[in-house]
Amino acid sequence: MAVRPRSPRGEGERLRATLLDVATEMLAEVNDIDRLSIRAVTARAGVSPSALYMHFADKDELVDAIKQRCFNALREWVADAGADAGDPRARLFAMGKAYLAFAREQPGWYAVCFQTRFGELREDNLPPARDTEDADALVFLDLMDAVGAVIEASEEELFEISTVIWTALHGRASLLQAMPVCPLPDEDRWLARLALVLIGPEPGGAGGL
Amino acid sequence: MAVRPRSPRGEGERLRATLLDVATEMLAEVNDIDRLSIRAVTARAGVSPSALYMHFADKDELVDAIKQRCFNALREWVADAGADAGDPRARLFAMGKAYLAFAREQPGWYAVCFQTRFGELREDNLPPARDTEDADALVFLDLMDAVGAVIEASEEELFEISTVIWTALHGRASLLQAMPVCPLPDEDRWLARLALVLIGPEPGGAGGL
DNA sequence: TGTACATCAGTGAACGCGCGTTCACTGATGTAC
DNA sequence: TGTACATCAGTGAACGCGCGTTCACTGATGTAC
Repeated sequence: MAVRPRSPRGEGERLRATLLDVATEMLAEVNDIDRLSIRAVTARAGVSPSALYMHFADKDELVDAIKQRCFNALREWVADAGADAGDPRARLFAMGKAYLAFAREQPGWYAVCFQTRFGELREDNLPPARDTEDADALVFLDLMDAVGAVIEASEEELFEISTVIWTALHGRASLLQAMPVCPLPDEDRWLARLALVLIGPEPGGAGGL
Repeated sequence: MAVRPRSPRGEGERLRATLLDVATEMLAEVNDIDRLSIRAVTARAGVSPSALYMHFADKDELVDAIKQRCFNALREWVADAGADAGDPRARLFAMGKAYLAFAREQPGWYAVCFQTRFGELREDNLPPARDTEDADALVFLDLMDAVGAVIEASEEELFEISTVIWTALHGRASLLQAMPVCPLPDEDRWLARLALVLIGPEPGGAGGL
């Protein structure tokens, strides 16, 4: 790959951004974080492998940074889709479709969000705090807000219904990635079915079914 | 590891079974198929790495065989749980719980079923054929039967509802593995919520909520 | 019954590979005196 | 104004590692004549 000109003095942080750009771009090509090597990323950035260690302590730190980026991308993707919609119900629908579209069109990014495994289990079973900065919690809170705009329900009910929606969305997205052979009904029908049973029929309609 | 006595003449297939046993056992320990190497498996089996090639063309073939085993284990696990239950509704519940329990207690086996990626997308959106031998399809058909025993519905409705249940189950299982930090309501409440909205309230009860 | 041969279930050494990481270093640029 | 020095943004060679796979082989056992 092309050699990269050295950053001017005092702007060493530029390389960090470049490396993340390159890594994210490559992840969209290979679709699997395990196939991204430090050597491949630095090579494409036009820099020696060891240069990466000026900005990341090790590979884990790089992967964590990539993961943050991908979660933010997911959140924006869904939020953008929701912003265009008129009423709350259409908005929730649009967000659901956008969630599935993100997983379908950026499988590598989606996978890195949810495929890394085995952290600590949480003790409680409560919604995430409103002031969280965890990218994954923010995605969920956006969804919960969208559900809350559609139905009247207690905070607890809202939480539970939202988790069912989220797990179903993730389940569909993940199953289609994992085993594209597996038969699932058409996305719109499936979403309509999910919505119908979870948030009730559209006033004056059959919910699209 | 201990050296394995050579199989008697004509019983070379024994090693194949041994290798699969060992590989499945190790998968339950490391929980990630990518961390299972041919060298590690053959070492634990007490055999040289090259011996594996007498029974599997390459690593992919080994992984496929492991995957079949794990799907069958999942299916049995769920079926066994369902067999003990009395009425159809309790049976469906027990199967749902068993599905989640399998994913929780055998994360490596569960993951290998659903984590391998990027086959061909199916053209249609129809239920799997009744005479299929695909392990994944059989798991789904069992579920569909259990749902069918609970509610009156057309074959098409049954299919769609079952896919929502399956995607939700897989979504919950997968999210808990991928990000144990993520908050989900208690399993029983979540299942009850899922059942309530999908198959209607228990006759004469509040569905456990 | 003896013996040559084929088959079977493996072995063991070697291959080339790409990986993450370390470490001594370089050369340009800014700063202190 | 000149020069010694510190700092910064990297380089480049090397490390040890475990991996999947190949290939020529071995030694026990069965079979044909």
